Amino acid sequence: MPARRLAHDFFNRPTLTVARELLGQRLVRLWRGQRLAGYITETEAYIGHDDLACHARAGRTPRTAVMFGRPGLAYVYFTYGIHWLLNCVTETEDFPAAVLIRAIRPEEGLPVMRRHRQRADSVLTDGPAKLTQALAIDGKLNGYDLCARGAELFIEAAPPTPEAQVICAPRVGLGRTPEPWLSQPWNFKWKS
DNA sequence: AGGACGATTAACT
DNA sequence: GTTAATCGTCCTG
Repeated sequence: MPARRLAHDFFNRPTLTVARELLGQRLVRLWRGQRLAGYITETEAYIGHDDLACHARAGRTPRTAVMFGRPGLAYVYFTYGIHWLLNCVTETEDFPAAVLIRAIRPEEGLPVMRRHRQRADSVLTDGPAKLTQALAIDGKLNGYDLCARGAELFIEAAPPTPEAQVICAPRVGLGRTPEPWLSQPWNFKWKS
């Protein structure tokens, strides 16, 4: 019996709740008939037009349109001229928010991941652009429905992560973002 | 039309 | 600790 996949109602909740509860869930990518998968170990919340670190601070643009869409969509964007980053859209339609998947612990399909990234296993998927490279996720998946039947990118339910295992911290890489947004503890990660 | 900069990474010194 | 890579997006004029 296959594992249950997270559905729209999981994502249609406050973004901080979704970011926290995504820890320990299993990100799965079906790629050329193979399962590439791992446990989510770090997430980050970006919440609405008031959040000056959130892309949607500038309102609805061609780039941010997906964040205004249905909860459970993938928001995949290109940055630094090189990298793709994966987010899950959250909250009700027309409210722009998402959770960035910053790291996973690889569990399935390691030979393929190693082929996509010629790097040691310890650094295969421990960054937001590393995991997209390992799992063959790019802009073609922007707007993709993670909850659709037959999806090739989705999240499987796994046991919840106990509170004692979770570290809360400020978000990473925000640069010149003003306070208070710079210091909001909206990054969640597995301890150890 | 031009420029600054970015939810990063890897390779330097 | 510093910096190049590399280009889409947004802001200014």
